[in-house]
Amino acid sequence: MLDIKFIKENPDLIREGARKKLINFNVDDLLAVEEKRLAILLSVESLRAEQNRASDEVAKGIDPAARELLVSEMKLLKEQLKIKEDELKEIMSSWQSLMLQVPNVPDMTVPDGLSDEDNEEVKKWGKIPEFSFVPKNHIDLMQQNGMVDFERGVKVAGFRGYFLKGDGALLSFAVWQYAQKFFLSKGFTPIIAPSLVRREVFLGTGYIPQGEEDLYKTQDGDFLAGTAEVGVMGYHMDEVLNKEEFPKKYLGFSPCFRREAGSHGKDTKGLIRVHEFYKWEQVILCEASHEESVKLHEWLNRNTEEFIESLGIPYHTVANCGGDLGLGQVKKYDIELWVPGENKYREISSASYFHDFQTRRLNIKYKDSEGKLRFAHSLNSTAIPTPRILVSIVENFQNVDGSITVPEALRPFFGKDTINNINS
RNA sequence: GGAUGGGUGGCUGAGUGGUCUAAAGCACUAGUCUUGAAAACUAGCAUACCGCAAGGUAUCGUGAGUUCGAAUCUCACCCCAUCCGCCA
Repeated sequence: MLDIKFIKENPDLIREGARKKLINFNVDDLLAVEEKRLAILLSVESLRAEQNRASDEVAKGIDPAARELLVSEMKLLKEQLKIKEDELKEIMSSWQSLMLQVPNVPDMTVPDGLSDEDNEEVKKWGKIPEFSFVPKNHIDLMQQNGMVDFERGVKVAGFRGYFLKGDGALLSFAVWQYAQKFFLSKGFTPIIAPSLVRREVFLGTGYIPQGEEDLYKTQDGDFLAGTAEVGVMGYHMDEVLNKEEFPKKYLGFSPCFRREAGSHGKDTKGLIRVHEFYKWEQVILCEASHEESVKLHEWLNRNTEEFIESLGIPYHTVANCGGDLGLGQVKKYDIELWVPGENKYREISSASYFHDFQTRRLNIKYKDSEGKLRFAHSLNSTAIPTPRILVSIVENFQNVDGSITVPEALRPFFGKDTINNINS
């Protein structure tokens, strides 16, 4: 949600932002509703003022005849007021629904484009491995090494179901533990966040109403979060934070659930796209400064790049184009890792900042140096998800015999140099 | 699932139909005093919207209702706490 004042002063920015993000939103509709809202508000308020004045008279004690006259006048006024209040209620409900749809303004540096195909590569790292043999995909590699069981996964969990087992399970734990150590050294507070979260928090983070169909919903009306960002952002909902603690940096861990409602037929095999996974997520709340948001956004993304570099996996980073940005995002970077089995880069991480889009909805404030309450800024970025990261690990480090060399950084946590269960 | 009690400003918390313009305390800000600090004292101190301003309006969990007038009464819903039951 944006500030209505900002919208009124900068309708062109909103218009241009919506165009860039390919979001169908007509700012003129909102401005017309706003104008009407203020006019009705004015008449409601003046009627109420009159009512309050009369009410004071009655309370002070006037002679019975005057009192009776006043009361009967107020009865009439009450009817007028009721009509105006109903008008106000009606206009407010369309106002609010429009306000929830206003897209945040993308940064100038966001490239134009329609879809993820138009994202702009801003960095490329690592040497794409050249195999002297035909490389296998992660499905074959992991099945052969007893790391995953898709058949039973589907039997138990349905479409996109999987079990990680043996070295697959152990490799996951190794990734989490290494990531924990790596990211905590950057000064984050680790936090294990709930995935089962109330509707309110999803509204606040901007996943609802627009993205509701991609969420699992419980019979109690709660939803399952697709990222720890939701729970961690909810942590400070309705709070006034101490700005001395800024930036507040959380490393959140949670199971993640996604219906993948719009992804039928995409990545139907393997571990790239699953309904249930786990993720370490970086979340930051900071003071309301564009420069600070930009600085921290770069930092967050760089953290994940460094982590990937430490594993030795080739990647590139893209600046997401306007059409690939969510409603609330100002700018986003995706990091994509090399997947030899598909001969292309696949997304592993996504780093975005929102200015006060989320905090305004979540009511997360702080007192600035002038003592004025302001909405904080928020940012988040994937630290590392499992099992998707396993795809790139096993495919990039596979050997001719189907064994997998464990990246050096993971060995202390995994306990072995090689995964080789092919003949066992 | 059953029972009971609650939801008031940054925090604690008083307030059962009209000077509520929401008490009081804490915290915070400024000042006095002090070498400096603390303490004490004095003053200030919720947010949003409309308005050039004077000022006006709203907000006591949310929504609806009763009333000339609602933090206060009624109804529905949401949330929290405690006890009982069940449970890793």
